[in-house]
Amino acid sequence: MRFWLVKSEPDSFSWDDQVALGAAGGPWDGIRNYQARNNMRAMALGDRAFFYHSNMGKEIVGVVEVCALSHRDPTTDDPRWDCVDFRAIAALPRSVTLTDCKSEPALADMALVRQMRLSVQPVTALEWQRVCDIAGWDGALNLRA
DNA sequence: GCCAACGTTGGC
DNA sequence: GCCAACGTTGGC
Repeated sequence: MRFWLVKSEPDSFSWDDQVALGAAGGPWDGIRNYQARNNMRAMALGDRAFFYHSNMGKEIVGVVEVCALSHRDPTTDDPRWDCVDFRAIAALPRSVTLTDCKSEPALADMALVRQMRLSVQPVTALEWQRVCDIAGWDGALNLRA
């Protein structure tokens, strides 16, 4: 089980949009960056990711789960671009802002802080736990079962 | 809306 | 394979 963070501008695809897709989820398409694509290729079924609202909000608002492995991006004919599918797991009780991450020493090295423009990025287990703690979400504990 | 960071493209 | 020009992301 590995952890990730994905960014979306709520104007184009918001957390509510993700929730509306239900348990079937949907493709995380439109990614046109090699590093982001490679991260998606490295994902396994059941891996979890924070859902981050860029631009408006600038905060982590929910948790999604990989429900389909990397496959061709349906929004382009260009064979270079792949995507995984995500389904919503839970909205965080409290969202965690970019400012929160910058000011929390344990989170200051997150890719979210250090690599501003990467839209699909890895999160360490420690970072994952810390964000869940700040968010007041105990779902992370279930992972150990 | 501005602009810094940085990824991509294309000429050489 | 270098690097200048260009385009995009995303915080502010």
